[in-house]
Amino acid sequence: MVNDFTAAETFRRATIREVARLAGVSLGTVSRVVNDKSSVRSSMRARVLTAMEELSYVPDAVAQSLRTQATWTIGCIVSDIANPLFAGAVSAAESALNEARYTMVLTASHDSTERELQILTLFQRRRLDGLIMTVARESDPRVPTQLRSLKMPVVLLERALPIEIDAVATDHYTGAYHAIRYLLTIGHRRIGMITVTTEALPGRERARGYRQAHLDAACPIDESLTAHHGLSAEYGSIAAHGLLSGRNPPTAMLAGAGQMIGVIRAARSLGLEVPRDLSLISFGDTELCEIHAPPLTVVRWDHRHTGQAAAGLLLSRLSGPRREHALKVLLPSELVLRHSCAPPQASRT
Amino acid sequence: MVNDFTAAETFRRATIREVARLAGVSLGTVSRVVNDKSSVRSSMRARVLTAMEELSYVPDAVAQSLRTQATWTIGCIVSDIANPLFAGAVSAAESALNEARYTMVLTASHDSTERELQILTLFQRRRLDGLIMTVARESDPRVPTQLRSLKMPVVLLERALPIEIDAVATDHYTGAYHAIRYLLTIGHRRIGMITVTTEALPGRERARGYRQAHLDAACPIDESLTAHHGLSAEYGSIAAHGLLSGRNPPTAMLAGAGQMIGVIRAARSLGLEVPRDLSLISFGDTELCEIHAPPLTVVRWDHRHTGQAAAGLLLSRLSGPRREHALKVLLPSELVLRHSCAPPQASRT
DNA sequence: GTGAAAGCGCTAACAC
DNA sequence: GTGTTAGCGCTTTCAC
Repeated sequence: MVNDFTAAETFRRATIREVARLAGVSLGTVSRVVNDKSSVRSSMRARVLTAMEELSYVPDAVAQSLRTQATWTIGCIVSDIANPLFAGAVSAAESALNEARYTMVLTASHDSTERELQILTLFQRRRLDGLIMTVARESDPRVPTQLRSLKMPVVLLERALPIEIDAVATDHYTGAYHAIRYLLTIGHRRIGMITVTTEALPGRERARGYRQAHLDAACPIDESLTAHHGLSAEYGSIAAHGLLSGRNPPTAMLAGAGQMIGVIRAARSLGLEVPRDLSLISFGDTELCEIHAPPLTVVRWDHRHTGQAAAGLLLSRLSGPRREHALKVLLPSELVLRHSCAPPQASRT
Repeated sequence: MVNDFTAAETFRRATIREVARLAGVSLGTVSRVVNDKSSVRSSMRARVLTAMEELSYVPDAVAQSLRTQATWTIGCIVSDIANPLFAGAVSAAESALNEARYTMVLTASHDSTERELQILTLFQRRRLDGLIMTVARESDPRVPTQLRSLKMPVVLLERALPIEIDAVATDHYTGAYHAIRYLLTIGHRRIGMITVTTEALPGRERARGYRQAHLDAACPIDESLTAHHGLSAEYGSIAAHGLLSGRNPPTAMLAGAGQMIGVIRAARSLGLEVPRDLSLISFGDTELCEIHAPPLTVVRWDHRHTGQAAAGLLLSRLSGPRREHALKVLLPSELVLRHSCAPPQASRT
C-alpha cells in the first residue's frame, strides 16, 4: 500500500525492543509491564514506564493479535446502517461491546446475499472474534454454510436460521396479534398490512399474528390486503395507494415504521382522515408516530435492548463458560394505544 | 483471551506454509499467487490454487497487516451512532470506503472528550489507516494535539480545528441566514432559535447567520431568544417552553431536527397553532418535518453527500498524490419552503 | 520465474 | 523476578 502520508513524515513508532533497550531491561519484562502481568519488581516497572513515556510507546495491537490470535474486534452486518430501526440496536451493542474492550466494525449488506458472503469472507480473513448480523434472505443456504465455516461465535439479530445458532429477536408475532385483535375488536373487518418481506423473521411473524388473530375472531382473511416488500417509504406509498384506492378498501392499516410515512402520504392524497376514514397502527415507534396528528397507535419494542441482548450473548460465548446449545432470546413488544384508531364508519363498509 | 468456542473445536486454519507444502512450491510462490503478483507460471498458479481450495485456505489479514503495516481499516468517531443526522453520513462514507477495499470501525464518543481521547489511543494501537471524526468540544486542545501525534490522515466531519486538517462541513451559516432573513421578510421581529452548542461549528455558524441576518435587516437582537445546548428532544421541549411561555414570546422559532420534536410538543401544550401563532423552521430535514401538519419549512442538506465527501478526502490522502495543504470542503444547504411559516399576528406582537 | 531467509512487533514457555 | 528464545503468518528482498 502506498501511504505517502506517513511515508513522507519518515516516522517510525517505537517498538517494545527499543523500550527495553532504553530501560535497560529485557523484552519480556516490558511485555509484562504492558500487559499488567504480575511479578515485576516495582523499581523495574517504574524504569519501563519512564522509557515508554520517553519514547511515546504505543503497543502494536496488530502484532499482539497475530501472537495471541485475538483481535478484540466484533463484526456487525446489517442491511442499512442509516435505518433508525437498526441504528438503536447497533448503537447499544457497540456500547456494550466497548465496555468489554471490544471494537465493532460495521458494514451494510444492502440486503444482498452476495454482499453478505463477501463480508463474511472478509471478516474471516481479519480473524474477527465474533459477529452480530441480520441475514438478507433466510432461505439462501449459502449463508448458514459459511457461518459454520467461520468458526466464530455468531449472534443473529431479528432472524432465524435452520442451524444451531444464538439469536435475539423481538416478539413480532404477539405484537401483531394484539394489534390486529384490537382492530377487530373495535369493529374492523378489512385490515390492510404493509410490512417487510416474509423472507425474514419479522415479516413472517407479523403475518402469522395477522392470520391467527383473524382466525381467533372468525374473521375471513383477504390475502390481497397484505403486502410484504421493501421497507422504504416509496414502497409504502405505492402499496398503500393500491390498497386504499381499490374498491372495497381496508378500513384500517398496519405498516412498518419505514413504510408508514408512505401510507400517511397515500392517505392524505386520497383525502382520508385518520382515524375517521382510516385507522393506523405502526410497527415500531418513532418520533414521527408521536408527532403525527393524531398521535399514532404503535406496536413498540426497545431497539437498544435488542442490541444489548445480542452483545450479551456474544460476550458470554467469548468469555463465559462453554455452552453446548444455542440460546434464543425473545424480547417483548407491546401495543401502545394512542389516537389513530377508531371504529370503522358504516358508510365505508 | 479465553475463547473456548474455537478452542473446543480444536480447529486450526491452514497457513500459507501448508499450502506451499501441499502444492510442492515455495512459500514465496504461494504469496505471489495470493497477491496476484505477476511472474508466476500458470502451471504453478494452478497447483497453488488447487492446494488452496483443498485446504480451504484463507489468508490471514492480521499477519499481512503486521508485515505490510497497512490495516485497510478506517476509524470513525461520532457522538451518537443512532442519531439520524450522523447515520446518513456514516453510511455513505462506509459505502465509499468499502468500494476502495477499506473497512470501517465505528465508535460513539457520547460527546465526551475523554472518551474521544481513549478511542484515538485505541485507534493508534490498532494502526488504523485513517480516521473520520466529529469532535465533541473544539476548544479542548488535547484533541488536536493527539490528532497530530496519530500520524494518520484525518478528516473532520462538521467541525473546525485550529490546525491544518482536512474537513468537510455543511454551510450552516448560509442556511441559517436565509431562514432568518425569510422570517424577517414576512414580518417577524422576535425570532427564537434552539440549536446545538456553539462549542462546535454548526452551532456557531447558525448563530453567525442569525446575527448577520438581523444586522442586515436592522432588526435588534435579543440574546435571550437563542439557546445553544444538547440536541435532545427533551432539551428542546424545556427550552421552547421557557421561550414561548415568557412575556413577549417569539413569533417564530428555528430548531435543530433533534430539538424540533420538543418544540412542537411545547407549542402544543401551550395551545399554539402552527403557523398562525408560531412559525417554525427546522435545521435538517427528516420524515417528521414532512409528515407534520402542516409540513415544516426546513433548511436542508444532503447527509450522504457529507459522508461521501469525507471518504473521498480520506481516500485521496491514502492513495492519491501527496498534498501539502489541508482541504476544506463546504457543502451547500438550502431553504425549502413548506407551510409552517406565516406573518406574525398583530395581536401577538 | 522460483526458492531461501530475514523479519514485521509482539507473547509465552522455559531457563536461571 | 527476569532474561532468552522461538515463532504467530505473512511479504519481500536477494540469489539463482
